[in-house]
Amino acid sequence: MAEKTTYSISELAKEFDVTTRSVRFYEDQGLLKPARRGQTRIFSSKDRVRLKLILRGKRMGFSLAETKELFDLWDETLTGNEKQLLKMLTILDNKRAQLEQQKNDIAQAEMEMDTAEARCREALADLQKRKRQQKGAEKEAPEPAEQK
Amino acid sequence: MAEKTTYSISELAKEFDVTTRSVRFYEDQGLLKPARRGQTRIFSSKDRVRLKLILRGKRMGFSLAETKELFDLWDETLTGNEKQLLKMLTILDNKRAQLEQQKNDIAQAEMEMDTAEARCREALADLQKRKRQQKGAEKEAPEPAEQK
DNA sequence: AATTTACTTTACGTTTACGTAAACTTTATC
DNA sequence: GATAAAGTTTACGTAAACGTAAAGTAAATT
Repeated sequence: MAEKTTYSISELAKEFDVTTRSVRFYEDQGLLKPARRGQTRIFSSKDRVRLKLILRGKRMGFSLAETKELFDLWDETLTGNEKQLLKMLTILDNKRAQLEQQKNDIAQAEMEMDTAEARCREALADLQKRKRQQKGAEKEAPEPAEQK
Repeated sequence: MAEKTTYSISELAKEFDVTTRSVRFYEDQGLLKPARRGQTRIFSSKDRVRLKLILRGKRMGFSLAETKELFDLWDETLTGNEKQLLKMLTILDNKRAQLEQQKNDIAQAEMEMDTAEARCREALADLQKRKRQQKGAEKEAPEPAEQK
């Protein structure tokens, strides 16, 4: 038994660096379904996984609604009628296309950042050069008399 | 002269499949700065590039404010004082880290989609199998008499 | 001249993803 | 048993990114 199986709301919040408010909100929107002991929420490791997926989804630009759709779909898929399964397969295909697009976007962004960085470094080198040149000039004519 | 140099709002909107409302909103937020002929906006190819960047940013989960920050910073950088240049370099570094995170996220997502797809296909194969078995059974005992 | 078409500003409405405060209960600690 | 700590619900507030009229202008077409 290496894995902890239940978590409090603040444990999860701390682990993933979100507020408890957010966690409750995700439950409200049907993305998490913690058990209860009285009023208190008790999160399972499944909930934990889902929270992780929610946050990754957000980083990838997915809305909560989109993520919920996927969760729901996957749950339905597990009940396993043929139509659901086929639907899931096509949706997986679509998501894959989305990921491809994102990979392209990232690659583009990286290239542009490369050229941006290069330009920055060039500009910096230029500045350094001018500084050195000025220092040389100062030796020829020291103290270039301030303008009053 | 291969490149068109000016665009109307609806040309851009159509090309990038956004509403004119969005384009005006981006201007409002300081992300685009089209020239004017009287009241009418005239977009340059620089504006076009920026719009492309805005939309890519959105796909990558950047807010308009974040994108604007980058635009502004880059503009300042072009004026080229040393502090700005160094700041830009560190920001580029941060963005690179963000992209790395996103690449990880995407890789994870792809793996999970692989296993998801596998499970789907397994489940489907299972269903097919049962269908065949049922057909076989029908031959042994045809018309399994409906329950009234 | 009248109409259509594209564009404009102004402004209120909407959805998403929480923040924040208030008032209350439950659980742990001294 | 008082008090602090963590949890709860309810509810109003907010920023972002537009949607959606409403009402007007300007240019091109019939």
